Amino acid sequence: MTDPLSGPLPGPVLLPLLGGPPTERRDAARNREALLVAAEELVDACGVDHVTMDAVAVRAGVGKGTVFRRFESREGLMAALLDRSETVWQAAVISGPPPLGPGADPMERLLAFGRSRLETTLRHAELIRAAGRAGSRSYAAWSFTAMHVRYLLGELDVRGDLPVLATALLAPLEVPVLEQQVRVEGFPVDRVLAGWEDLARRVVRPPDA
Amino acid sequence: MTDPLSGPLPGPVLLPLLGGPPTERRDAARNREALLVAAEELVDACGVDHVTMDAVAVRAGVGKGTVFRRFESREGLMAALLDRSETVWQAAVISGPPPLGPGADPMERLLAFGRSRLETTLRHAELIRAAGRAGSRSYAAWSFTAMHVRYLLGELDVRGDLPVLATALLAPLEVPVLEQQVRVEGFPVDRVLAGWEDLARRVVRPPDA
DNA sequence: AATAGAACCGGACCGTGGTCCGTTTGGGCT
DNA sequence: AGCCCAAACGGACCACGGTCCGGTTCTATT
Repeated sequence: MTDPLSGPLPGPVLLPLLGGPPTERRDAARNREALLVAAEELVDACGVDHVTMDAVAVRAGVGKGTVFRRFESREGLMAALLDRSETVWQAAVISGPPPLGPGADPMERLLAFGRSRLETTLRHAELIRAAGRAGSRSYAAWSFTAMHVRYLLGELDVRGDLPVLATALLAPLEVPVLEQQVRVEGFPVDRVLAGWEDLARRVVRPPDA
Repeated sequence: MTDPLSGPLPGPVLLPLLGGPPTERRDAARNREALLVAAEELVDACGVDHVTMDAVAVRAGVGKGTVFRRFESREGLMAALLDRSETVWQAAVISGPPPLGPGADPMERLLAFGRSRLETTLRHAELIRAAGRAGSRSYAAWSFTAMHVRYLLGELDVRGDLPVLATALLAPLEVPVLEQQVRVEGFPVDRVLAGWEDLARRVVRPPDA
């Protein structure tokens, strides 16, 4: 604990450098990280829905209560896990290379967005399902995608109720819909994607003047 | 039990009149019905997700094991409950009065379908959520709506991958999407509906010749 | 450095969904 | 009517998500 390397520092950094809730105690932060790591390991060892909260707690070396203190619920924990990848994906959209990131023309970006979102959703399907309406879905991730699509539609001079239209474009990329098509009906992913691109073009196409 | 009224009959009806699994024992049928009724009563007494399987069993006067034998799981029970209303709705679509039922022109039918589906989904949102992927969602109800929309799109001379396009039209009417817009974002139902109708028109509109 | 108090920790505890298996019941057959 | 077995029953039992509260550890203050 009295590590000579960190000793010279004037103790804890008092400055509330970046916002967030007042401060987080150091042990709390450590435990949060340990839990996240433990959960991640267990997830890709046993599969998402064979991971029990107890197991996560044990592997992280903390009590069960701690898990629930930090992440509210099982859904909350999964949502936290999800946020990690979601965040890097969002970064790619905001400032990554075209055509997903800025630089390409809006229609290209929209199509790239659809493809990327579809793949990402399918890859994390289990996790997303397990996260339920908590965390990511509840306004964090959803509202990001909605805003982005709405912006692109605006750039493309689409007329109409943009927020609602954007939602309509996002809806077919949700887990239950995708799984219905891919897992149950057995449609190839490419076919579903092509369908979505067709949809996008129909939505964007200007009204016959 | 030796009821004189049923006595005269030549015992049980041997003919496998209508298919289904071989036969269902009479007590089994009685219990199924009792459970359904009990569940229904409890649902609109306490609200869907305050209903426990134990409570249903007790109220129906059977053991818990029986509930699970008949309905697999909690989701299964809820799905069974859902199927009742879903069935009468399907009947309205197939053979009810226009514009929902046959008789009106396809575009009117499509718009009527959207409105009706949206209202129904919103009304049964809790139940649908509780039913999860079991029963109704898993192929029973979904495939019906998909087929219907696909048929209407065909009548409207829409070109493209009709099954996928139909799915895309259905997706914004799913519970999570609807709730996001109505409950979270606070959009009025009319606005969401108008947005869907706009979407439908954009999908149907023929490619600029 | 010592103190006070807030935040955190941990694991016993509870309710509910789901399983199991010994027992009962229904109904075709003789 | 009586027999027999498959099917159905029922409730004890288990696992897991979630809560609670007494004890511990950190941080701000003097």
